Amino acid sequence: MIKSVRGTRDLLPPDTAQWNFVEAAARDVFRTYNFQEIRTPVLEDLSLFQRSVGEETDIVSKEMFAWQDRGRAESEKGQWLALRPENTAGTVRAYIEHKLWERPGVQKLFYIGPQFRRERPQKGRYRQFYQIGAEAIGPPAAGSESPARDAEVLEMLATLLDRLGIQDWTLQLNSVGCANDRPRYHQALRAALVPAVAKMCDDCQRRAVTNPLRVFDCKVPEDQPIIAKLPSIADYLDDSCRTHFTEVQRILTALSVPFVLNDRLVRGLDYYERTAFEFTHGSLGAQNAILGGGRYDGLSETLGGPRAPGIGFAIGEDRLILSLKETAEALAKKPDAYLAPLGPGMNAEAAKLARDLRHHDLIIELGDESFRLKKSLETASKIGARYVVIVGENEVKADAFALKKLSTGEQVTVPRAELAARILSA
RNA sequence: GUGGGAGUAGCUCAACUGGCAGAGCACCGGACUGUGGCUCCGGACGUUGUGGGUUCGAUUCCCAUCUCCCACCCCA
Repeated sequence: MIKSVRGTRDLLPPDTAQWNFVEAAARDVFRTYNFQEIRTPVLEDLSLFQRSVGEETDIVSKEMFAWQDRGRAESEKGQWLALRPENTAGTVRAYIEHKLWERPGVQKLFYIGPQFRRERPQKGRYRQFYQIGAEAIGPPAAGSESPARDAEVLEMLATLLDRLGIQDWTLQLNSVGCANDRPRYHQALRAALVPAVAKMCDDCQRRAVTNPLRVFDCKVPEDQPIIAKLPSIADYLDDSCRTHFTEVQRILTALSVPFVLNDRLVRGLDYYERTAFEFTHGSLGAQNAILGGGRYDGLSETLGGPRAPGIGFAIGEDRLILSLKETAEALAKKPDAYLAPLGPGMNAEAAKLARDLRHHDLIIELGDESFRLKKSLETASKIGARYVVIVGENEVKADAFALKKLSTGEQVTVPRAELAARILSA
């Protein structure tokens, strides 16, 4: 048997009802913040991710699906392609390619789609996974650099999570500084680690060399006192970064969006500057981040575009659904009525009636004239239909149909013209 | 990529130290030819993840491999 490949999966009904519920809520919330949809290719030039996400990040260095395409001639080699591991790079690429900075104001774009990372699968982690994300990007003169944009995006996310009925989320907020601050901070961090590192766990000893910021991810209790004394990025922010960060917090407070400052929050993509954030949820085990994002003021220039500061986020839709309260069963739509054609020639009559009822936006399932009535009723209640309409010779002659409500067993005869209204009313 | 756990019917799981692969739920049919849910009767259900090995005999023991789960790494 051929199975779905590792880390990928089929989403089946009724589970797909949850996905539609989440996506519809996201579209609806984004709409009121004037975000519009962008769809970028799943396939991009490999160098896009090398230059934006960063060569040294895990995502690019070991988690990408990438290969060299064939050239035009048989012998010729083609370009290096990659399945997108995230969608910010593609969005900014499109921003540059189509000169979206010529459009008025800040571009506010959202996307919903599959992303690909070649990681070891786990709960809440798949090789093909789905992100719902948004980016607010534009020329500085349009206000793209303003802390108001950061706050707007964060408040929008809080609104979406509340709308989805997801409680107990925590917004973790940090500023990771800009190109001015980071070298100074890294230096200080390394210096502080030198005397301490020998006493720390094996992982930390390795991290201290390869990526000192990752020391903050350590969960070993014995290391925590050491980690607590390490320098904070907050003390190394320059004036403009500090002012920006303070203002973001001030607006969030005015909006009553709760957040916790976490100066240990570091994000793994190279392009993040200044504001960095995560929304976490307790119910997810090790993969507790349901969404993450931040500001990327230099990304456009890195990719050869004009200065175009921006802020964005990506929601892990798979993880969001894991923390959803509504069950798939409850969200799935059930038929309003099951039509039971009874006897020869009744399929055509039932088909006509079904069409008319569907034009009233009713969900109709059709039986078959060969079924015994008992079987039709059985099937109707198994699939969760609210009503059964019996379409037999008597009914057609009288132009009035037996309408049975399955929950009560109550049955009445209803003229054809009143049938839709009758089903809609209850 | 590293360490650990698990794969048996559509689902949840049994099967003793190696001895005929089972149950519940679900599915299909009948009892009941135009009235479901309850009940009763019957039916179909399997390459025991896959491939090899040991054995008279393997779901069981061994090796390899695949997939999922947990943790790490990292991230959504």
